[in-house]
Amino acid sequence: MYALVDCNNFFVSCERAFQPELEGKPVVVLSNNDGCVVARSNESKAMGIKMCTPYFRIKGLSDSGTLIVRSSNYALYGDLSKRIMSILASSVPKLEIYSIDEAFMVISGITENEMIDMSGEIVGKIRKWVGVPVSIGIAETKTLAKIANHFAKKYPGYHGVCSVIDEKKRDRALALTGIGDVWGIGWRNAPKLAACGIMTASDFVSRPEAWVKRKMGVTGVRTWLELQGHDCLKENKIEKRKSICTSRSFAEMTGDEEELASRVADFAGMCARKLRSEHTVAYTVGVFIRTNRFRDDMEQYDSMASLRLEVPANSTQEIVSAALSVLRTLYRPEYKYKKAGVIVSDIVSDGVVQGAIFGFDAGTREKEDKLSELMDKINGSGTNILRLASQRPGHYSDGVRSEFRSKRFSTDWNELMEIH
DNA sequence: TCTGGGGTCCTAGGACCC
DNA sequence: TCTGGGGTCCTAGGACCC
Repeated sequence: MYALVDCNNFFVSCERAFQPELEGKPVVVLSNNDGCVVARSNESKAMGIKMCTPYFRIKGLSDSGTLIVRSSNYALYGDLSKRIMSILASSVPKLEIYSIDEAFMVISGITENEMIDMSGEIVGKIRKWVGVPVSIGIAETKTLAKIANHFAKKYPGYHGVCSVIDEKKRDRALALTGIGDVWGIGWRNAPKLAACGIMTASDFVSRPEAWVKRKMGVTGVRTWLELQGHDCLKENKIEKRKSICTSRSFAEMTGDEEELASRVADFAGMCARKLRSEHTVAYTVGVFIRTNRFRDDMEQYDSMASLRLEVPANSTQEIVSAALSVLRTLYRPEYKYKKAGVIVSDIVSDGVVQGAIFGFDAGTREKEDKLSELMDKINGSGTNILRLASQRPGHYSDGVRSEFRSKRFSTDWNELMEIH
């Protein structure tokens, strides 16, 4: 059995946990740079505000006080997520964390009813201890658990827990689920399927496998099987991540190469820190820069290139210097850039790196490791007090708009005290 | 004027090999 | 002048997810 725990309107619920006055009001949370809507309360959904609506389209509602807007506050969301996940981890033998606000509990050896009871207790506990409402969907496969979760959220009668283990209930759920709401069927495939007369999950499973294969490839077949109770997504590799990306849009476009370089150096430095915190090193350092795709009146450019290191690295100096040399090959002075990013990939555990291969100086490496370690210690989380000359002072996210951010209530004592 | 960030997997096509 | 069949690896782009 899988039980999918999914936080309701997670970012909004985190804001409400420390600002109870937001309860019952229409609230949205914006993406980085205050770009567009990434989370909505039920009240703002009811107003017809869609996911990914750019802020400037709802600014009127915000200014008039009809809609409450918050910038995203990842320090807060990440911390509350950690608390929720630790409650879940202590409740079941096996937990697969899927995203910041979702996790699959993997359970065997108990009955469906016992599972439902246990889930109800977990919902209550998280609400009481963390202050965030969650819903739980129970089924034999992850795709079905998603559907069950959807019902648990949608109908208050379920009190946050819905199971579709029972075959009759499952069939009814499939008939009531629009094809576009099925996990794994994206917005591109949904209309294609609708054109073939497939409107619900139930219509989809009634098609033959060969037809699904032809229309949607192997991933479609997996979804088709999952909906019928065949567990195809069970492999839970708790591997290291395969790539790490740090990127930001800029509040202001820039055409200046040195400005761009200092930002790319920052992103590279952040990637290096993420690698070190996971005790991994990367072979490949990639950089991308792009213009503002919404400006039809301006020339567009979007380019990416990467460089493979002979010896995988995680020191700030090495990753930054690689990223900057890639940037030099990408940069074109005739454009104005809106976004840049660094992606490190071909990641391996740092234990496997041998010092002196390919004539690499082991002594140099050791010095760099020590320096990186020291930088991590001094810099703590996010700040850039000790940095390379090529990096900008301050935080790598500076120059990103965040006009409506709430306090870092649960992680920053100084910010919390400011409100008292 | 203002439009996010961070991931994974699959596929098609090119380069290269025998 | 003719120009197969089978394989691997890499990359770019598409699609999906949160």
